[in-house]
Amino acid sequence: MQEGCTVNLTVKYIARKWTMLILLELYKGEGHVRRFSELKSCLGDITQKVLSARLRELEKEGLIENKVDKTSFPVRSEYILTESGLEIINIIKDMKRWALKWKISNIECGCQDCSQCVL
Amino acid sequence: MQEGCTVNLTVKYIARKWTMLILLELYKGEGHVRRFSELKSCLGDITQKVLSARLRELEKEGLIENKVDKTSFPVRSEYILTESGLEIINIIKDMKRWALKWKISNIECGCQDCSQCVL
DNA sequence: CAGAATCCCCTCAGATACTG
DNA sequence: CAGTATCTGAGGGGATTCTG
Repeated sequence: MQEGCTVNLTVKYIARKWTMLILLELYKGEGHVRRFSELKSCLGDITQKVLSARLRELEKEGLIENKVDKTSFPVRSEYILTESGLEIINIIKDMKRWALKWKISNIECGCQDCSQCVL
Repeated sequence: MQEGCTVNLTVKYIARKWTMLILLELYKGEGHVRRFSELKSCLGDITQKVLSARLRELEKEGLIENKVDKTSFPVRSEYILTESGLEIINIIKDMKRWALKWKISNIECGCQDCSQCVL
């Protein structure tokens, strides 16, 4: 396969397990910010290893930024969506709309699955 | 992880290797139709096993249809985008636009990678 | 609190060979 | 032409443990 292929390149940024849910959680945060532990508890079953790995990837790819305050104790670490991260949220929303139209009768509200709020 | 989660469910339909390229190839075909061998040669390095597997998945998920003419010899088999398959093309296009804006200076035209034609 | 390090398992893509 | 069957290797996700 052509390694540099545009569409495949793109999907690599968001297709891995948990990545889109992480982006949505950041989006829902005030100012699009969330702490490590907030993400951990919001996402339920995710393990620390995987959450950490996904955050590093997203940071490296420029979709999020990590701001660390080492003066406080315990260390305060926050993650925030960048411009490009914010724009990819629209694609994720479109995916949800597509799924709701074609695939899913629907599930009750409460998390990312509500049909009322397209988020 | 919540198995029924909307966004994850959606991405499963298109995130696997080759799937989006297959959909784009069908989209580019006249009437959004392509034969097995056409896909095989368009996609270059894909193996028959993987192409076959992706097509079965897409068929099962209702994104494409398979029309077989057994009266002809050799058997003539065509794949065509369904309505839902056609609509997901827009999401793939948006992904490409995103990638071109944020990630890729660009590669010369010729395949799925041209910035002139957003396809 | 915010991770890094290890180990295990299991899926998936690729290669190869075969069939109607 | 249009696939199926089988084997293999690499990598990703999960569980657990440890650290500043």
